[in-house]
This record gives sequence, structure tokens and C-alpha cells, in this order.
Amino acid sequence: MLRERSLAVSQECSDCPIRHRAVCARCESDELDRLEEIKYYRKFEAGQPVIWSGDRMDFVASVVSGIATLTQTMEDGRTQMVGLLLPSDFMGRPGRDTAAYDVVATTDLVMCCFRKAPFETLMANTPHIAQRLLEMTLDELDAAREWMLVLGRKTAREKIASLLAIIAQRDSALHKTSGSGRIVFDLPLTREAMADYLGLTLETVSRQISALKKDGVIVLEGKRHVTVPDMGRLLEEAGDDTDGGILA
Amino acid sequence: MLRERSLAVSQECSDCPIRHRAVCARCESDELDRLEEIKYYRKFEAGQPVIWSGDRMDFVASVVSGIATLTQTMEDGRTQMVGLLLPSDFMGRPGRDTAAYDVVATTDLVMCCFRKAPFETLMANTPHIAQRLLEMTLDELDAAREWMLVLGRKTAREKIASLLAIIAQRDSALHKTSGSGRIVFDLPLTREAMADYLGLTLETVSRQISALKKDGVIVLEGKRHVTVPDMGRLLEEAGDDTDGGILA
DNA sequence: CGAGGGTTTGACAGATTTCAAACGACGTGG
DNA sequence: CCACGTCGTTTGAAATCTGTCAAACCCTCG
Repeated sequence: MLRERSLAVSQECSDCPIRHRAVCARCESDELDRLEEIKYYRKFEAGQPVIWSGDRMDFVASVVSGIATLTQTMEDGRTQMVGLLLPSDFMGRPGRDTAAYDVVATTDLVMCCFRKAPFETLMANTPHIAQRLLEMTLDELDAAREWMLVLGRKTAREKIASLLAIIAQRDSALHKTSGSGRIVFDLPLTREAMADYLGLTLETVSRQISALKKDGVIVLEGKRHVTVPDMGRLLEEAGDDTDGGILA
Repeated sequence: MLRERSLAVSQECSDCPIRHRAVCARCESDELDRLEEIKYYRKFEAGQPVIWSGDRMDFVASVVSGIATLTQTMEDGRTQMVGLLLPSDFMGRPGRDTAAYDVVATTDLVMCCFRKAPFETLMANTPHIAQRLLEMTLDELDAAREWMLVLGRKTAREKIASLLAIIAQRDSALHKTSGSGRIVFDLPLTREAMADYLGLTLETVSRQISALKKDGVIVLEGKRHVTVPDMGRLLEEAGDDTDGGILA
């Protein structure tokens, strides 16, 4: 299989692609050495589950590459996505031994795992890890609260625009599109996953995407390739404050 | 004013009502001494704002008594509550100097404040504070994600039942109603605040509360005093898993 | 007594969901 | 090579939930 080759990952923390953003970001080289002793990589193919809610979970992990979703499910099958794990994001909770959410790889995924017990003892002796984890958790809390506004108060059209804006901004941050020009990206989510993120049905997602396309807010090539001619317009549609949007 | 007397608070950390649950919970007595040096109390009357989103914020604080709400507001006035601050909850973010949300006292409120700069340096030298703050932040993140499911996927009736269940459980934890019998509490929120929490209009909140009352899920005396004859039934209405609900 | 805040209730409109059907892309097997 | 099934997606029509607008109620307070 080609996959084995394409997923080959560096075993060296020093040239890890998420070295400066993950939970280990603030570690000194000696601290990194100790992390390196207890780390191991796991790979998942697109669509595979990483863990199910309630399962015993004896590790924590960072996403090295790929995307995973965190979802909650009700007894009758309704599901809500509660988080999106992107490269450098952290998964698992020190001090808890079962998974709180379903985690599924939506693309091919590589995770840098640490067994929980050694990680916890390491964390107790390494303030830099705990500091960084606190920082990341506070960021996630802000993101979750931002999303509560989207879920609770925005219309279907605004929800779609909000999601597109987030993905667009994340992508433009990576690609460094410098110029204020058009933004182009691929949707990493199916219509159904978008619906689960937004608290909508997939039909509504499809309809609203078509509407935004008809109104020229976005341009579609195929189902997944999106061009945003005017980011300000998209943010307007999202209902976001455009004040101080110089930097967007 | 009577208020001044009724809000009198202890100045001693050692007999503080939130001593064992707040951000200082894990501190040793010497660490507590240092916190005591930089702390000061602030009192707010019901309805008063604590801070507005975007304002400069040079302190962090713990709620000692009373309830405050965290809300986000869109340009056109739509608002969504994104958190409820109860006694022992923490407000503010080390490392950030402006408020991210509107904070309003919904009841008379007492906060134990620390100026941000001294608190941050103290935190850097006092792992117990950072550890506890991480724990509390992770709990808040879980609560926020739980709420995302409520906002995104539950019906109006389920939303109301979910909110009542949360308040009921919090209260029964305090009052230690030991017996599995009826649970009684007062709603600390107006219909409008409940609507802001649940992503509904106040009219829908009112209607659904009436419906739950008509169906015998709850019993109302006046507008605020609620009795839950059967907690299992309420949880069912909330769409929550009732499995393993022995302890609820 | 009157005013105001919080609440309830009604009628209607509208947004989103539900149910159904059909499309296009893709890979498999005949 | 093409038929076929699957998966993700689009589109339509009807049903339903929730929001909107309006009026009235209750209670407290001045």
C-alpha cells in the first residue's frame, strides 16, 4: 500500500511539523528528550474511528497531520460535533481515564501519543507542559463559546458563512496568501459533517451553500473546491463584526 | 442600605465559603498567604454589569457568592449566554488584557479579585494554582461542549428540561437532598435569561415551561419556585441518557 | 392608584426539517 | 467496456417547529 509510505513521519521532535504549536511547544530540549522517550505514533485512515465515547483511554495525543472530529451522540442518533482537531491540537484529558467524545479521523491522520500515566507524572514535573496545555485549553474554551453563539443565534445561512469563514481564515493563515485578494481552499468536511457541526440537516447545508453560490458570495468548482472573491462580504454574511477587519 | 450589611464577607481565606473549590483550592497555607496579600473583594447588585466585552480588564476573580452570566452579543442585538458563573467559578484569563464577554450580575454578587499582574507572577511560581486552573478550565470546556449539543440538536422542550435538570442537580448537590425524593429549587434566571442561555425566545421558554407543568413533569408555585416530582422523568424529557442513572 | 418589569397566551408567518426522488462520480465485477 | 451499486449531493413539496407581533395578566413598588 502506498499509504504506509505516504504516512511516514519523522521520529525526531526537533523537526516535527507541530513542534512550535503543540502541547510541547514551550519545552526545553531536555524536557523534549523525556517526552521523546514516551511518545509513539499512530496512524488512522480517513473514516476510521480513533476512539468511542466511554472507551477506556490510556493515552493522550497531539494531532501531527490530518483532521479529526469530536462528536457527541444522543440515544436516538442525533449527533453534534463539539470540536475539530487540527494539526497541533491536543486530545484527551489528564486525570480522566475514559473518552468523553467520539473521535473520528475525517482525513488520513497521524497522532503523536503519550501513555497517560507517564505523561501525567512528566506534567507534574514540567511546568512548561502544563502552562502550554492551560493556554491551549483556554483557547479551545473560547472557540467553543464562539460556536455556542453560532449554534444558538445564527440563521442557517449565517452558520454556513461562519464555517466557511473559519476554514478560509485557517487556510489563508497556513498558505500565507499575503495579498488581500481572493481566498481559495478545499472543504475538508462532507455536507453531513458540516451539518453536524452547525446543528443543521445536510439538506439545509446543501441549500444554503447553493444560495451563497447563486448570490456570488462563494464560487464552487466541483463540490469541495471553494473560492471566496470577497472575504469582507463573507464575514458580513456570517453576521460577524466587520469593524477592525483590516487584518481580518 | 441593608445591602452593605448583607454582603459583608469574611476577609479570611481560611473560612472562605469557596476555599475548597475555587482556583485556590489546592494552595498550601503559605501560598494562601501570598494570595491573601493581593486579593480584594468587589460587590455588585443584581442587574449590574461587572464588565463589558472589549473593556480593559486588569484583574481576574472568583465568584464568592451570587450568580453572574457570560454573554456574547451580535451587532443587531441577538445575544447568547455562553457561561454561567456560580460560586467558586473563575473569571478572566491570565495573559489577556481585555474582557472577551459581557459579564452581568444576575443576583447580588461578591467576587474575590486579584490584580492580573501579581496573580500571573504568583501563578508562575505556584504550580498548585495553575494546576487547579487547568482542571477548572477543562471542566468548563466539557460543560461548553455539553451545551453545544443542547443548542445544536435539542428541541425547545428538551432544552428547557436540560436547563432545569442542570439547575436541579446543582441545587440538590448543595442541599444534599439525600433521599431520592422530590427536588425543589428556585430558578435564578428570568425567562429572558433562560432564552439567552438556550438559544430560544422568551415566549417559547414560557410556553415550554407551561407545557412541562401541564404534563406534570414539574410543579410550579409562583413563577420561580419549582418542584420536580420525578427526576428520572425530567432527564427523559431532556433527552439525556438515563442509563446508569442510579446516582443521576 | 398607576407604572413598570416579568410573564403568559394567541394568531400568524416563516424558517428549517422531513420525506422522497434523482443526480453525478467512483469503483467493482461481469 | 459497460452495467451496477454506493456514497455524497442536490432539489422538490409538504409538514412542523419556533419566531414574531400583539395583547393582556400578575405582582411589586412608589
